[in-house]
Amino acid sequence: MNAPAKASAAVPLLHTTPGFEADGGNTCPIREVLDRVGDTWSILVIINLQEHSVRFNALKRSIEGISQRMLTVTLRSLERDGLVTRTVRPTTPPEVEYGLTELGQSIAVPIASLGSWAASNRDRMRQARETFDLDT
Amino acid sequence: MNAPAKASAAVPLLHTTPGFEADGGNTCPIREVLDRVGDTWSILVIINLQEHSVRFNALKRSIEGISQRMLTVTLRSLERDGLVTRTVRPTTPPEVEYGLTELGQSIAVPIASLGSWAASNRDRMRQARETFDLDT
DNA sequence: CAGCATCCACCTGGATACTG
DNA sequence: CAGTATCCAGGTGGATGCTG
Repeated sequence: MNAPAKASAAVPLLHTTPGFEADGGNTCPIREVLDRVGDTWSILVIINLQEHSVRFNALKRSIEGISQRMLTVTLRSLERDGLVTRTVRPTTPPEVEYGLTELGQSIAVPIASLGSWAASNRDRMRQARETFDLDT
Repeated sequence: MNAPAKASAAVPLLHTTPGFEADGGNTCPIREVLDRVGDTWSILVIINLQEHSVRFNALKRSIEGISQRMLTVTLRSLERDGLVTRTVRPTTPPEVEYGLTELGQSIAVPIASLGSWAASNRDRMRQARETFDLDT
C-alpha cells in the first residue's frame, strides 16, 4: 500500500513488534495513534465514512448516541490528522460532506480487523467478566 | 469502576462492517472492546506479554512511564476480561507471573496490525497536523 | 443545515505513602 | 516483591442554547 521504505532507521527497538517501540521521550507509535483515534467516537466515524462520503446530519443519524458537539469535535480532529476530508458546498442551506482521505482509508483496514475480533469475541469477554465477578 | 451486568440481546445490523453494528441500548462490539482495551496502558501490556509470561516488576520496567498503580489496575482489568492470567507462587518474596490467555493472544494479532499501521503512518499524521495548524 | 459557545459531572490516571 | 489506599488535577464528553 504505502512505501515503508525508511522504516527501521530512527527508533531504537525495545520490543520486536512493529509499532510498539518504546523510546525515550517519544511515545511509541501505537499509543500516539490511539491517543487520537482511540476516543469514544473516532473509530465509529471512520467506519461510517469508509464506503462513501456522508453529510453532517446523515452521519449524526447513523452514529447512535453521538451528540452534535462530539461529532463536530471528532470530525475536526480527524481532519486535522489527515484522515478525513471536509467539503463545503456553498448552497443554501449549506451542504458539508465528509469523507476519508487515502490515509483514512488505510487505517480503516486494521480497524476493521479489530472490529471483526470484537464481533467474534465480545461475548467471551462478557462471560469472563461475569465469571470473574462471581469469584470476587 | 464497576459495571453492573446488563442485558445481552440479539443485535440488529445497521452497518455492513462486522463489529460495528449500532444497536439500541447496546454499544456496538468494537466500542465495547475499545472501552476496555483502549485505555492508556492495556495495549502496551498485552504486547509485552505476547512472547512470554512476565513478573510484575519486570513488566513495570519494560513499560516506560507506567505507574505501579496503573499497572495493577490495568492487569486486573485485563484479567477480568479473560485476556490475562495471573499466577501466584507463594514463595518469599512472592512471585506473580502474568501471561496472555488464548483470548489475549488472539487479540494481540489485530492489535499488532494496528501497530504496524501506526509505525508506518504516524509521521504522515504528524505532518498533516502541522499543515492543518498552519492554516488556522 | 451545520455548526459554535458555555457550563459542568464524571472519569482517568499521576503522585504519594503504607503493607503482607 | 507485589501490591493497597488516598488524594487530586486535568481531560472527556453530555446538555443546552444560539447563529449564518
